[in-house]
Amino acid sequence: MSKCEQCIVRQFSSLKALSKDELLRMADCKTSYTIKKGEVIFEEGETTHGIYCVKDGVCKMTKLSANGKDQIVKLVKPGELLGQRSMISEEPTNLSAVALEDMEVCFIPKTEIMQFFNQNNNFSMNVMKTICGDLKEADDHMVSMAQKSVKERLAETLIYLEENFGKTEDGCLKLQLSREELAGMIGTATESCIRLLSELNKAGLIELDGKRIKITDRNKLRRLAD
Amino acid sequence: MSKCEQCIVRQFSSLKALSKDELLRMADCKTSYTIKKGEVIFEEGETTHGIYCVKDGVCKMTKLSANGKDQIVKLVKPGELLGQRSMISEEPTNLSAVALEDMEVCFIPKTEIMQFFNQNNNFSMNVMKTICGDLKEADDHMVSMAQKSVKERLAETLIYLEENFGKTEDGCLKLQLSREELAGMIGTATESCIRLLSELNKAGLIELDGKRIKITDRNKLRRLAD
DNA sequence: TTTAAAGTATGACAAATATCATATTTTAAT
DNA sequence: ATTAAAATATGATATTTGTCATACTTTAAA
Repeated sequence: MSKCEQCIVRQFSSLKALSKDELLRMADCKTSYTIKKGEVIFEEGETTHGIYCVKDGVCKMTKLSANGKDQIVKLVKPGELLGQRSMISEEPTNLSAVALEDMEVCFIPKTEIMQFFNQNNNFSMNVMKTICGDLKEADDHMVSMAQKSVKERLAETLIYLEENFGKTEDGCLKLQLSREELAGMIGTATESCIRLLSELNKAGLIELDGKRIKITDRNKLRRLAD
Repeated sequence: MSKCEQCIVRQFSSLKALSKDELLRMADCKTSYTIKKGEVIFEEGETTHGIYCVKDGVCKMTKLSANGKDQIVKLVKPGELLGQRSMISEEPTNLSAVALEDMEVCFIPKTEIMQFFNQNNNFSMNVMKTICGDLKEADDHMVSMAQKSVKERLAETLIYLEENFGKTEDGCLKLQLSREELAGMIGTATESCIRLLSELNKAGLIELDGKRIKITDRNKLRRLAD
């Protein structure tokens, strides 16, 4: 069992407010998991009894829509916490979490987190701020979905992916999503997504090499995204 | 200055967790406002220094999109709190709040709320749960925007308006929105919204009488909304 | 290594939605 | 009560997006 005290990703989440003592206690009751790419961490409708701290790897949070398509609501990266919302609301999750890469996560049981809430006001405020940030993003995202065209949303998403998940040495997006997943992020049909990628490619804003995507004219792409 | 202790709407918000003492303190430092229909409570980008408790009347939370249209992100009714997110995040608001009816609201300064956070864990948990609820709604709403057709969203919205804001004795939606506002809720052009309302009218699912809308076949409408 | 399956790409077409024009009705100001 | 402005309604048309068909390419399993 590894020590939470020495875990780097802790610095990036609400957990940074925990004291040495609290970290020791947490290390004692946490469970570490390795999750393979494509595996499910939890599924829409499940009741979670704690939260997951993402140590390594990226996962997608999805919701199955009435027409059978998976909408990707959010991507979660190392340092972030998973499942806070449903734990706090004491409701089943409204989203599924699926690994996009091999992952390492730690599960911290609800009882423990609740004790932190009671003892450590700093921690509570951090969690609250994180959720408020998520809410702001969700609202903004909603407005994009409602008011922007598919092409604008695609441009926006490509820039988001580069800014938040970086690029390889040769300038391609580090996080490789399938066309279907990319379509699921921008909320469109897979074919439409593919077609618009081709269009951006022909217009010289991006370059395509199989699954690999490289942004070649960031300014034009950003202007397109509004 | 009216007493918070005796205010009925308190029961419906996080404020229900406050003690008699805390309520007395709050009554002392709060400011009551009367806001006329159409007036702005706060505007996107403003920094708020507290939260508003809605005592009477409904308001819309909107965000101006890049194409110049106002998207209605959320409606807020009596008993709910306004501006919590931005106060907690310590960021300017991302949404404007505009009265849809004459309103009565009380402003409670941030310093006071922060004391409650520190003293009263129950209150903190209530606020957290409220924000988590908002987050869930925002996610669900986002998926609707991304995956449903305009007609489905219109049907969904009409049902939402009836369920959450009630109907008059003659069965019409109590909350009267302009076509433009309704379009702003479902994220479409005003003309498209009007056209689809006519279509639902002709199909016998609703009845139109000027601004007044009456749902006549709830089941069909609900099936349409998915 | 071969082969089936999955993923990517593109055309043809249909459906949904936006935009522009214009008429009608309602609302509010004088 | 009259009138201008705003809101509602509807047609014509353009644009966007989805769907279905099919071909090509990559991936992974046998």
